[in-house]
Amino acid sequence: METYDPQAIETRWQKLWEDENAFHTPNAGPDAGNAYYVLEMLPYPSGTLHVGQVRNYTQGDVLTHFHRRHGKRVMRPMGFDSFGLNAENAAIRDGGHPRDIIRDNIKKIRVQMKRMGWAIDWDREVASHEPGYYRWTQWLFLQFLKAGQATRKEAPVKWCPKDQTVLANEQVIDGRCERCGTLVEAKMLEQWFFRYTTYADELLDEMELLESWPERVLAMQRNWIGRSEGAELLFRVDELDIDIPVFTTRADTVFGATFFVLAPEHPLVPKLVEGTAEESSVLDYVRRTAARSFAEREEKEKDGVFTGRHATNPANGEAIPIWVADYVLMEYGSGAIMAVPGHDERDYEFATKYDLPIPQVIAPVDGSEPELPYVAKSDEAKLVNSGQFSDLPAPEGEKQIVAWLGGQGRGQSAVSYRLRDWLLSRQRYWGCPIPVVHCPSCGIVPVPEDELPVLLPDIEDYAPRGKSPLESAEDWIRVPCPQCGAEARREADTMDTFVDSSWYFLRYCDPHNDTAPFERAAIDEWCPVDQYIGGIEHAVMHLLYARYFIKVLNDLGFVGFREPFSRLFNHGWVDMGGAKMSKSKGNVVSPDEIVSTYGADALRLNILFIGPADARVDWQATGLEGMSRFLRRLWRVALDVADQPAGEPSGELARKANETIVKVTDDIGRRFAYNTAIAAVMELVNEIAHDPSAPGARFAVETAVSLIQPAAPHVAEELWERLGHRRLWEEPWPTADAALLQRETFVLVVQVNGKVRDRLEVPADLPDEELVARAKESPKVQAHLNGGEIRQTIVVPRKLVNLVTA
RNA sequence: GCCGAAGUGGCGGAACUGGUAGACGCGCCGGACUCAAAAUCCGGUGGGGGCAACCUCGUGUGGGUUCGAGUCCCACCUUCGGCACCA
Repeated sequence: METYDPQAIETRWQKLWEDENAFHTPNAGPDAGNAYYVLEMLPYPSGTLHVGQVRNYTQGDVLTHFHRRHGKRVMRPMGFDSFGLNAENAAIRDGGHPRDIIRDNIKKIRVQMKRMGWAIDWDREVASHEPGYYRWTQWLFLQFLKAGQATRKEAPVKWCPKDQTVLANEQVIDGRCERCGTLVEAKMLEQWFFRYTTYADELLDEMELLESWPERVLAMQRNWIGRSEGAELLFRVDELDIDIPVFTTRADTVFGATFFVLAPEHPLVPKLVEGTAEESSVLDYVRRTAARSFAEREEKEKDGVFTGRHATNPANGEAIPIWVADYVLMEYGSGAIMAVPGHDERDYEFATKYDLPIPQVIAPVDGSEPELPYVAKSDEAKLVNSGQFSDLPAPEGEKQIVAWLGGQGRGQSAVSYRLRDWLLSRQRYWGCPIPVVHCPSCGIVPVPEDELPVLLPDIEDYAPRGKSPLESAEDWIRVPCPQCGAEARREADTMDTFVDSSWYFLRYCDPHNDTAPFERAAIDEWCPVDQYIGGIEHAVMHLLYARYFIKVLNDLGFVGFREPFSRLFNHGWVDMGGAKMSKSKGNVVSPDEIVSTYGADALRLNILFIGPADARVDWQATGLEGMSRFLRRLWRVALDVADQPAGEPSGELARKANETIVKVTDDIGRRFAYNTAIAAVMELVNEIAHDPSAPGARFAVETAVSLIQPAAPHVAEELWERLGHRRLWEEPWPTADAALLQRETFVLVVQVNGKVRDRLEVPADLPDEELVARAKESPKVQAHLNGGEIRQTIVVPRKLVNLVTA
């Protein structure tokens, strides 16, 4: 018998699919129906693929085939997130140009992807570094600018000293740069931002529109947005005739506010201390704080300095000292707080250190004496020492105090968010140029849309220096102002690559359009994405940015939906040697040798079979042997039955095959349980292999081949052909025959007092009483009944009988 | 500290809605084929007891609900992930 030769088979079918453009799904208009959009997160083309990434795309591939064979017109595109620091740093390190590095990497990865046999529509390929793509990234930026969603402002920002660029908050993990792990520093800089805080409520509330997202992703996004309800109160500084707002969630404690604290970066600090005895010590403190990294600032003991100024507590009119302290953050709330040491742990710590008064204004209702700080805020706590509000429960007290202060124009309800605006500019070379011009007289002027793209110039030296390398591209940066014609300069910063990836899934719908980023009709046909697949690492970052982008585009009328990804599946990553497999950790396993040895089908099966699709798994090369063995067994039984007459479904094997259809369909279509789907097909094949000449064997083999096709498409296609058919990838998915699923008998489990004592094969249609009678007849059961009285009988139809004596 | 997920054989895991715990695979043990090996095939494989039929214990720990709990409830332990000076 001819042996299974994965290399020959895989090469043959891959060539045929490519020649036929088999997985291209052309646009058919928004009314064509049956559209289904399967999307995996845009890969970053660093080096070559490893088996961790193979997991992601193989899962998407199974779904692609599955839905195609259910009659859907499936779009399954691929592209590359090809701007970014990785290629740029590689180029600086090894010489060469990032463009060349990226081009080579993409080429290699494309070859690898084709060798895996993934059903990708290559006609839709995009790469974010190509002018044909980033022209539209720039165009979208201009729409955001027009709409007031892109803005330039000075703000406290995070700076990575190694990468020499600012970072968005989402790109700082534990105070370190998400890319390189360097401790980030605080800087006050003027930068470009997307005002996504204006969409904070929509980003929260419209989670309800999502059909199926993992709860943990939603939790992480909620956490990240960090909405908190409270009040804004105004504290007066009489000496300077100004009011300073604070945000608080504890307006009920305002009578206990005994000092006031400003963040060191607060813009009023210099004004407050100007010309006072404290001026130099305060400014010195501000400078020292600025020099610290965020992590350092967080770890050190709280400290601060008195400004010499006082504010008036709006509740009781007392003058309270104003301090500057680094435990108050400029980027949250208003950068100033009322300090209530009796009822806040941080304020308590600070007051203790500097010997400030710590009055109690909240007490337990039960009259007990709490230890301070007492932070309870519930109906179990009531106000004390709070004037006319004393004795009110804390939540009610809060309401009344806010209303009372509101009546004097000194307070109102307010909401604050942890979320900050998305800082999008980067002081680096390899990214999308921001299409604006700085004119000395007109200010910021957008580049006219018909002049896009602003091409990224070729420059010799793009090493990071803390300002954009494009600053030194003199020919490029000097440009007449589009408005007044005066000599002006281009914006030299480039965009965060997350801007590129916030709209790529729209471009896939209309990838060759050179008059617009996309036609509305193409978007309406395919979007939102039906099934998105990617790693959890983008829970906040890409997924939040893309949601924001779509909301803005929807408000501007460019798309007709609010949420880009209806269903999200987070595949688990692959560990190797105890750590997540990744290029940067140097623990990657390449698919190339595996494909050469075992074939792509065996690798695909192994990565699907290794564990639940959403769980982290350890890479196990030993499984490849098992998968290979399974494929050889399938191959053998298929050739065995190939000369049997056409596959009539009959006998026990046909029934088993039909059960397998039900199981696999549910496992893939509803549960994303590819591992158990494969196990079910293995079971079927094992059963056939026990007696390949049994009735229904050929039908069972054809079913097994058909069901394994989404996971192992090459061998399935080859065997399908050898079984006398053609083009399995276009064949409708098998449906189970209800009549064949009927069993004539079943195994009745008999329990005595809940313990299994016997198993009886009984006719399927026996009535309950008869089942009980048979159960009682069993000698094994009688031995355990031991003549005792049966007090209760439980019958689960077609499953079990439980006889209870106790 | 807060939020989320998870703890099942030697290993990866299965058991979906409370109803046969350990499917499927790896590994291991025994056997067939072979001069031998590989490949392949057959059988076995949670612990303890028994010649055996069987018995008994067993899903992180301790309780509970139930005829029946890996699954539900309460408390706890451990691991992983997220957030954390956010006022």
